[in-house]
Amino acid sequence: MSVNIDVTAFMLNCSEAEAAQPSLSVIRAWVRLMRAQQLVLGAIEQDLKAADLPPLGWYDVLLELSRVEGGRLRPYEIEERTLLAQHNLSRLLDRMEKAGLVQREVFSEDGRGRWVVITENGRAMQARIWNVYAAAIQRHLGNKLNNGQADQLAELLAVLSQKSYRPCQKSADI
Amino acid sequence: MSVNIDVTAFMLNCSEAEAAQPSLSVIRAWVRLMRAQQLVLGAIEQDLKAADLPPLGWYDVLLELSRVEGGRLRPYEIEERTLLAQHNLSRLLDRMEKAGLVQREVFSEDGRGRWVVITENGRAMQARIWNVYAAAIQRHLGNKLNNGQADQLAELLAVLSQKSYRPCQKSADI
DNA sequence: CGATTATAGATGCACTTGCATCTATAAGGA
DNA sequence: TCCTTATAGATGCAAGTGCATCTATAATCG
Repeated sequence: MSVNIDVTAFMLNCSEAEAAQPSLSVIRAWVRLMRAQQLVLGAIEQDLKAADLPPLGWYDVLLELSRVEGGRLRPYEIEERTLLAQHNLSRLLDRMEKAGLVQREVFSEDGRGRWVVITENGRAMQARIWNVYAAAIQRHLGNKLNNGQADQLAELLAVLSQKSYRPCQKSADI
Repeated sequence: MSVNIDVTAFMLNCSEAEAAQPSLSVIRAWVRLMRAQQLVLGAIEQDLKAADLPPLGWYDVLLELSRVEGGRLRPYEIEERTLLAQHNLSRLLDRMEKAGLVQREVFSEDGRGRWVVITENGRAMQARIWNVYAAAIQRHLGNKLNNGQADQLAELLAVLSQKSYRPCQKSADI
């Protein structure tokens, strides 16, 4: 998915007349966000695959588990920390369990819940992945940005992840 | 996929000893790039879905077609412009053709090739999507960044999309 | 020319994702 | 308590994706 944009267009949406047309600057930022993310992610995933390692999603789960005490979390906790959808995580855990990287255990305080526990193999895999992953990050980002630029970029991107306080709805004025 | 990172780790990869560990700044930038892109893309796709419109990939194709003279491109040209993989594009075109938004025609100069032509319905759809898409961009980015910030962000992201001249290989010094 | 190699695009298959739904357990309220 | 509602997690099915491969045509080179 690429995302170019026809900047010579118009708009009107979200109930009725509402937000203004995004500025050219904003549109350009969006397109480049998509492109850069896609390219860099693709490159990094390639590096992982080339090293016969599983995709990044696995790393996310392993990392979350490995960094908490006891190496165990409830699925919904992993969900929150990784932004993985519930049903996707459920099946990702299936695969990881089959691969021997995690184990599901009963959670006695709540019959609905489960523990997900990282195994020794899981910890080893987390470390193995990080070797390759770190190198890939350095190669595909670190070699292109100095620390000042990276900080600046992180700063700007952080703004985008914040919840907006301008939701899409008729303005509350009556 | 979320992408957190254990910053207290080490590395070594890409043939032999090579790139240094990415700096904390770089790692943070990467994590935020992933997060921001995922959140904003997800939000925008939600808006499209809520308006009963197809996903962004369709828009990319429609836009590329609608902006060239004659409204026709070869599949490989669309591929280049959108970063869609060949086999994915092939099947996306199947769906779009079935939906009456594009049509495939023979390309007489080269028996292997095909034309992809946008239909009137396709053009109408492109415009309809843009209505919603533009509003979504404004909502999820424009409301959070001023133009100066957007320009700055676009600038930094552009650097990431450039081909690196530090490929992963033993340095060429002998 | 004929054989090899390259390119455009399609397709079979396995895997992943999204969506809705389902089961089981827990919590809250009459 | 019983009944309703909410939450944790799993799962069936449809759709999308990656990967390898296939077909057809074109280009290149002996």
